[in-house]
Amino acid sequence: MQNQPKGFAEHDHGNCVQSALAAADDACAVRKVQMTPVRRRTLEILLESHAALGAYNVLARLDKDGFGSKPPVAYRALTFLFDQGFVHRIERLNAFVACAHPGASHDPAFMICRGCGKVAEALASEQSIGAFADAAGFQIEQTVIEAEGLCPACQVTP
Amino acid sequence: MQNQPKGFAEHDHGNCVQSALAAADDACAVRKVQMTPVRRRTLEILLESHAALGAYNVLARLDKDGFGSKPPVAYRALTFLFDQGFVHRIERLNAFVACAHPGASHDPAFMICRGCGKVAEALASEQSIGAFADAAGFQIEQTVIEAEGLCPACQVTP
DNA sequence: CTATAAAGTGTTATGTGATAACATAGCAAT
DNA sequence: ATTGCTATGTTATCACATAACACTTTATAG
Repeated sequence: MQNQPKGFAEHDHGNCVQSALAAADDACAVRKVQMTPVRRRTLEILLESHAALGAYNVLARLDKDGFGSKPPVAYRALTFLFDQGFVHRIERLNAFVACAHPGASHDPAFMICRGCGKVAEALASEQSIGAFADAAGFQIEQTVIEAEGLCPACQVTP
Repeated sequence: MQNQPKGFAEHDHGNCVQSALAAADDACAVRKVQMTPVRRRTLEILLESHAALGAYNVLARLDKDGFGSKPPVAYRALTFLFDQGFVHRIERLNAFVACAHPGASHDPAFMICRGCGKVAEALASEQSIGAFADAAGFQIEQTVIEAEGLCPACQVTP
């Protein structure tokens, strides 16, 4: 597809996290929305791993960090981040993952490794989903493309 | 895509239901698995609409028909039908829909109308999902392709 | 044709994911 | 200072899903 997903590849993760946080800060400033402590910490939690985390998992960490301990605390932060395009939702897992291409609007496609739980994001191609919808006269507003399987590392050590 | 999804189109629905039930009966006979009353009724319930139904929705109807009233009753029947390929799961909706191509093994792709709730099934093309996975060396085992939007009918009367 | 195993159905109880509704706190703009 | 907006936190509840156990039915070996 268009780009190389970096979820399964080695990379400078510290920089990866910092630059994503910075990009989110910038975008919030531009859009005049607030990147508050809970929201920023929530994004940071998701960025720390490339795996998808459930809302209650995120919540536990927020609680440990002194934020609220009840579900709406996590869900509201996640919803904000989702609306701003900083995180995606993985339907298959009922979980959330930090966006790998923050800022730009795009149609994500995910590869979910059932071995290590990591999730890599790629960009869905127009043709991926558009062709059959056109045939049916269906007007697409949002797409979910998720593939589950084994990442390169987990193929050698299952 | 390869075929014309019939979910949104007019068709002989009575025949559509009967032939799907018959196909399921046949497949069960061939595979030497049991198409029991609960299972058959569950499939029938899903076939009656082309919409996806949640497990508790199905359960309520089973209960009304004199079957059990507790969640496992519905989940077990749905799991059986899913394993046999007679129904698919729509991750986006946490719901189930009858398969439009029973018998044959295939990779489904769905169009979910947010207007009328109907779900049309098409066959996912190899290229839809394979391209970016190859690039990452990811080994796909299962795919989820779901598009949400408006069907032809709901585009004119929103 | 029984004895026994296997598969199916039903239950209670509980775990997991998500949201509605209400109260409080901080801050900006009259 | 008052009003209004945004954000945070709570309680309570809903929706989705499964583990574990009891009982019945069906299949099958002897």
